[in-house]
Amino acid sequence: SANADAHLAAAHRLYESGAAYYCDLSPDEVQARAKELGITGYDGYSRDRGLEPAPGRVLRFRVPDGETVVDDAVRGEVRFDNSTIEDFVLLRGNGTPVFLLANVVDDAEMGITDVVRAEEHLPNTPKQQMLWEALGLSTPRWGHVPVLVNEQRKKLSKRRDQVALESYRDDGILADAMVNYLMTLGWTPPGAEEAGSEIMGWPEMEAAFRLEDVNTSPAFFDVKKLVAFNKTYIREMPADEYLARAAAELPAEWDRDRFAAIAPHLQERLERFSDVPGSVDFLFLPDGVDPEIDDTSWGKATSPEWAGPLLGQLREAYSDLADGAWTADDLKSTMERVMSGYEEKPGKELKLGKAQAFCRVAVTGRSVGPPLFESLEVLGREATLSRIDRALTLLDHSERQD
RNA sequence: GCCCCCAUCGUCUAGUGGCCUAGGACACCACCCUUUCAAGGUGGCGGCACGGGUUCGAAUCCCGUUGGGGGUGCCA
Repeated sequence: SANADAHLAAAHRLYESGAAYYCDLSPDEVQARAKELGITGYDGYSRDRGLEPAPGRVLRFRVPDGETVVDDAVRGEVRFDNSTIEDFVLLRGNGTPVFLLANVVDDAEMGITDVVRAEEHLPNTPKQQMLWEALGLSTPRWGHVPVLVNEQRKKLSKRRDQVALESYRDDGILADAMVNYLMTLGWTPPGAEEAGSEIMGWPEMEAAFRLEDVNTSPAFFDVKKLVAFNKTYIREMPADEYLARAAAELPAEWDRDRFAAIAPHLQERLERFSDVPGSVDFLFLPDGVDPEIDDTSWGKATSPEWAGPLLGQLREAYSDLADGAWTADDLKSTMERVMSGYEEKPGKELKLGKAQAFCRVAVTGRSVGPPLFESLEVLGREATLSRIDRALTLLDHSERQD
């Protein structure tokens, strides 16, 4: 590495001081001895042989007797019996330093005072601490935080799991929401319980955070909860900021003004920005192209006897509407007027929620989506009527087959 | 094999000996509200891994068991 000279110099100092010694055993020979002795690892064979540096010989650290106590900010004192730590290699047979040594030397040189990392590094910490001490340096403050695990309770891995922050951003997860969620793993924002919410801004969290308060057990990364946080953050975005971010998800050919008209109605129900196109696609179909109709939604919406007649009547009423009256308010009151002639069941009043179902499916193809009358206003009269006509034709067909 | 870490609702957690009949968040369920969905409101379901101690008293302290994870290279 770039700092190889410093690494070598440190190794040399360790050798000169007697904290390290050379050994001429090959890996195979080490293993053979271990097998013979019924132990694992290196047995300290060359400790007192006084070997000089030479090609092919490795420099090993002379692990002292006693125990090494790692004072960890998260876990307290963790004790390691030095007899369980073998005399590990510092310099390879080809003279190059191993990572462990390079790491310590680089950290010391950079003036690192706090080493905060995942708990998987805890078992290597006594070796590093011994190195810091043998080099005459005061050890940094350690803090080993728990790892994140998947549903199998295994450490998150790049191969198996979605761990790249960028991929969540690309999915439409807001950075603030991600940060907020991540902070709740292993730590609870103060006041969260009283507030009944774990949603908290970075400045407050940063001010309240203490490494000592982080808990010690691994946490499952729950995308559902992340999305719930994201939803809250989206809802609380300033309108213009939200619009710009949402519009960025749209295909280039979709009309931005048209989207701007419906976007506010989407804001409070959006889970992640990648869902934007799929929620409003029915507004951007080329002329003459009808939305694909979801079978389940269709089945539900057309099952009441009155569904067809009501939609037929609504179609006539909408076609009679004055041009200036093609607004959500007028579209709604027109629907209310038409539906007043129907009953859900004999003796049971028909409510708007039920009455609008077939129209929604006819126009959007689905049973869920942005508010209906606002959608119709944006869609316009021509497309609305033609989609209703198509639905009525479809219904007619299926009834004749029955 | 050896070493280290961990163990409270499905998940993330609060809890550091009495305030715990174990609190909150997310999810889930029900009801209310309602222009579907969402939001909001109300309520519900659901947990201290097990066994021994210590103590007047244990989720909390100690020991053990079990379970899970990680480390263990002349890799970085």
